[in-house]
Amino acid sequence: MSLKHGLLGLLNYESMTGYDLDKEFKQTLAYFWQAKASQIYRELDTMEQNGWLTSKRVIQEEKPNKRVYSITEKGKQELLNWLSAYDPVKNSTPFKSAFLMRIFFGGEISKEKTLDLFQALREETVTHVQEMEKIMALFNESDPNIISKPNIVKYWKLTAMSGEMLSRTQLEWIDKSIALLEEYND
Amino acid sequence: MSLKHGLLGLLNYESMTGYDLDKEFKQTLAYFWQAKASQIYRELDTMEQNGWLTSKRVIQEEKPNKRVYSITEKGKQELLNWLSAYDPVKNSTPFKSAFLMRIFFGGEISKEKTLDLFQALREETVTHVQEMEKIMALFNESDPNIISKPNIVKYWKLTAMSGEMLSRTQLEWIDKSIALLEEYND
DNA sequence: ATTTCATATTCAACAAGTTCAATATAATAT
DNA sequence: ATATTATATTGAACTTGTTGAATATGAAAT
Repeated sequence: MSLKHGLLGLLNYESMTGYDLDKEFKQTLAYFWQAKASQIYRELDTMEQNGWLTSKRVIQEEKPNKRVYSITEKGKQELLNWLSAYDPVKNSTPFKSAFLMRIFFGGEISKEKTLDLFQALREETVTHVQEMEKIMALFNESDPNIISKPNIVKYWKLTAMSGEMLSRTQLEWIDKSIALLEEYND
Repeated sequence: MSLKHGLLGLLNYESMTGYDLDKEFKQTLAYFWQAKASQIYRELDTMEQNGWLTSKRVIQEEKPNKRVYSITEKGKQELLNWLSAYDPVKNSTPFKSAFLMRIFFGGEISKEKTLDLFQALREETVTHVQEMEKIMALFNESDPNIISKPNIVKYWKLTAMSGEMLSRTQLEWIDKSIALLEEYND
């Protein structure tokens, strides 16, 4: 359900095409939500049918024609309701990790193979920490890409802080795990 | 893809029914993977068709009859391949959070409403930290429910450690965010 | 000249996951 | 007596998300 509301949130800042929304998602929301372009276009279609959006075809000469989506009053209401109506049971996103699943059953393969998995994740996590730093830097720029209301950017920074803290903890866990595994004499 | 491998992993410890697997998931793997009973039964069916499992109907008198699943040689091979073949790009589970999505767009609602969201998440997170402690306690028991090979339990503890560390960090982030929000004068 | 990149969207098949209800038995608790 | 809990499974409709290809245009780079 959140992809729809993420799109509503961005379109509430300003009208955009599916292509723009795809880019915005990759730039700013990618840390906590991802979607393929094909899914975004499909959702936009559904949302327009719901009356949350209207769209206009814009003819371009130097580039392919495009369809610009705008949020409606109904869409704004939907967004505001969703933003404040948090139900822990119904609305939380379940945490899933195929990596932890592999580690859970790590006793079935050699210690060396498990260490290889941890090393691969470590590299990925280091990259992720750097990406979070980039996002934080983007939010700290004086003139951010979408809009520059300082009040709005404050909230963006809270989410980036979550990403930074969690990825740093993830790295700590990896290093502790590697150290513990190396101690084991199996 | 991981639900199938989680089921394989548990059936590799011992043969079980779908009902047992559902309970095991809730007890031990729930922190990093969740599945509805109906999905588990459907996956078991598919896995049997793949030749990863065999099943036997067991007639009971005091309880309803049941179907006990056992892992095959082919299933064991599939499990071992999956456990060591980690591809960061293809096999990592994307992190998604509807909560962070709400906070990202928090500038659209009042500070008070956002603080309410944080308080609700705080309570949930405190419960989650306690649940992780319970899981760790279960793994520390001398005679765990499924199997008591010490080598296996070591890996279980690594995953529980991840849960403990991440949920503690989550709590830290919530408290920092609440403090920051209360400072804001908007 | 040709490839690659950026723009811009659509579609179809598939896989994964949720919701919810239905069915059935027996023990236990109020 | 009645309700609840635990055992045990099935099925259908629906939503969500992935994969991958197809189409089209123009600019920039090699």
